Amino acid sequence: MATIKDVAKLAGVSISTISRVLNAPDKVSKDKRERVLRAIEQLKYHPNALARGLIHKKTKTLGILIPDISNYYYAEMFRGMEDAAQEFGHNIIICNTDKDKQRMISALRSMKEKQIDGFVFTSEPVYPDYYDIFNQLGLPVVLASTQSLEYAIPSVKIDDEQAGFDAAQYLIDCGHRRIAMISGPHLDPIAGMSRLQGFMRAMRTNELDFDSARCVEFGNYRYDDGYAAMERLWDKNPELTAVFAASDEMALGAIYFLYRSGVRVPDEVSILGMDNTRIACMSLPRLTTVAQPIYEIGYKAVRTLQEVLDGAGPATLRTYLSHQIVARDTVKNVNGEIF
Amino acid sequence: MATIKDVAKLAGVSISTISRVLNAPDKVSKDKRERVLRAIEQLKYHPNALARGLIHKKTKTLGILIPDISNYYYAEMFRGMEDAAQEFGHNIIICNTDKDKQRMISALRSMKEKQIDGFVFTSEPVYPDYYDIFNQLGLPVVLASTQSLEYAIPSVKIDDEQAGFDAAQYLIDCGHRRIAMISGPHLDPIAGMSRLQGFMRAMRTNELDFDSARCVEFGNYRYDDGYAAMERLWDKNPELTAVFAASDEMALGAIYFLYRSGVRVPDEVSILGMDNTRIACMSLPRLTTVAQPIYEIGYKAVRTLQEVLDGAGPATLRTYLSHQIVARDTVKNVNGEIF
DNA sequence: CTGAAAGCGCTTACAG
DNA sequence: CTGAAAGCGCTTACAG
Repeated sequence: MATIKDVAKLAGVSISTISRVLNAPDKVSKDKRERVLRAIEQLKYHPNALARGLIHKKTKTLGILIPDISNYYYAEMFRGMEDAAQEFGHNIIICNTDKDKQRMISALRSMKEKQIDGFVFTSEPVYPDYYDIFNQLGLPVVLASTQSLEYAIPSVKIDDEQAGFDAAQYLIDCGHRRIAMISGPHLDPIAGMSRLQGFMRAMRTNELDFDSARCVEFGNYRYDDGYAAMERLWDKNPELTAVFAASDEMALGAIYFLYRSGVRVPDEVSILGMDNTRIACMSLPRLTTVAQPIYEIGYKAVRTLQEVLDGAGPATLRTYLSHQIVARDTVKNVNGEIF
Repeated sequence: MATIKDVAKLAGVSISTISRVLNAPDKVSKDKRERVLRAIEQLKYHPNALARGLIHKKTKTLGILIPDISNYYYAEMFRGMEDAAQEFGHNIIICNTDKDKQRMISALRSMKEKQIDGFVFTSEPVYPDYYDIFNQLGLPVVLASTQSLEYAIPSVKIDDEQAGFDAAQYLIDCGHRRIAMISGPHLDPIAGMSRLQGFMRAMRTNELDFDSARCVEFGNYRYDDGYAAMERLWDKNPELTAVFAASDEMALGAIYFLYRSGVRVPDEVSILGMDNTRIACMSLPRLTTVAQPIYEIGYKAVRTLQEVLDGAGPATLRTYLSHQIVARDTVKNVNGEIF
């Protein structure tokens, strides 16, 4: 492959001049500039970004840590990240962590060695030992779809507690009283416990009875988890009329359990999902769900990282994008009905 | 950040020695090795992969060009790629192209400058001008979910023509005679025309009447395309009993159109999808579909690229992984029924 | 406007 | 076993 020296030789100038036509063309006489451009074209010369990065200590490369890109939620969020990156001339190195600490550490080490300018960390809480690792790296970091109340790390997400509240309130407004929730895991303070807390706050605010032992089951956001959780829920509480699931996949799993049990959705039981991934409108009946601006979370997270890299610092430390309920066909309004 | 010089100073040795403990530890005396290791630890030293890459002319970084990662099919394929990469110590730079030539060119240029070792190109045919671009880059390339018969580029995919054939044969074996297809676009020779040709071959082989004007509609693999195509199909051909859609999403779109039209699936019309993305078993009724080993295609494509990089050359130029039909709930066996 | 030289952070013969 | 030196492909003052 041609290097700057080859171009210099062919064009009959010094390598400094080549560098100049690439970085500050108007500082070079028209005559030489054209000769150089021709030589570049002729040799198919591509400047070596490693050499450049070594000098500038910038690579225009960002790291992204994501639990699992084959998960629809992350796939869509990642698209937002990539678009933001591309728009501002950055490339992305991505790594799936499966929420595995070792995998994360080794990815981060290797990204660090490749001199990424900064990275986005997704969906997991920032545990103290994670914070230590981030610190030792000395790289700018932004959190997407997670946040830290303890540490001053910029983050972009929705208000999960409020989303849980709004979900319950929506079902209540639709006339439901015996409501259950399929929550995310206990160990997930962000999308798990916050939503459940918001949900319970709404029940309290509306002075509705809510026995969490009978009305809450847990799952890890996947379809099978939703199926199994609905099974347990139905087993101990067959008189409920509405269920809020903390992910669309779990909602669909719950629907499938009910379908197999001969329970009609939404006629007998209403199901409210969460996320509004594209499956929500591709399944049947089409899923009513609490929509997150997933793409925007990814986009905004990378934009925030870029603001930090520009030295301006992020406009706001903790950004909350707004959620909204998208009414489709799985929640029935039972106001006025007689039980 | 600490450099090799800082470590050398702290450990009281030359930078050569630092380099040796990192790359050939047994060539260094135990005494010095330990001192160096301690200094590395103390300074949180991370070697700079740019400098190393400059010398080795290898970066252990691979490029991936994909139309759209938020598409379920590619998300799953990409997961396979990333796993293969990680297993063999490679990192991945990914770029969404939206099948846009300019976007592809600029991504490739930037990946080339960052000295990727090779790249995987996905899903689009290798047009002659693409081939020229690949050639000028001088980088190893492997095709995933596409292939080239004109050029000797390694590729990994299923046999799409045969998949189309098997799809039709399956419906025929289930007793269907008046069968239609929702195909991919005319402009897509790989997943579009090949599957249609295989489909038509099966109809011919079985001596079934097949008027392509009445029995084929086209769409771009998305849900809405499937809905619209089914609408056109139903409009001109309401006596059909089975439809093969060239993607799961189009199949689901078709089902939704039929549902809205009061046509029962599979009792009145059977639907056969293609891909077996995870939505196939998350929708209701659960979709019968021609399964592609999507993850494996991605995994194998990167493995093949790594074989090329190892200098061995790919074991086989054109790899075909096998598809299989997964029977679920949207295709009805009508053998023995009276029409 | 232009070129020679130093330097970015490493690796790798080469001598000892 | 160890270190000094050259070199990977660039950029950037510095002189002219």
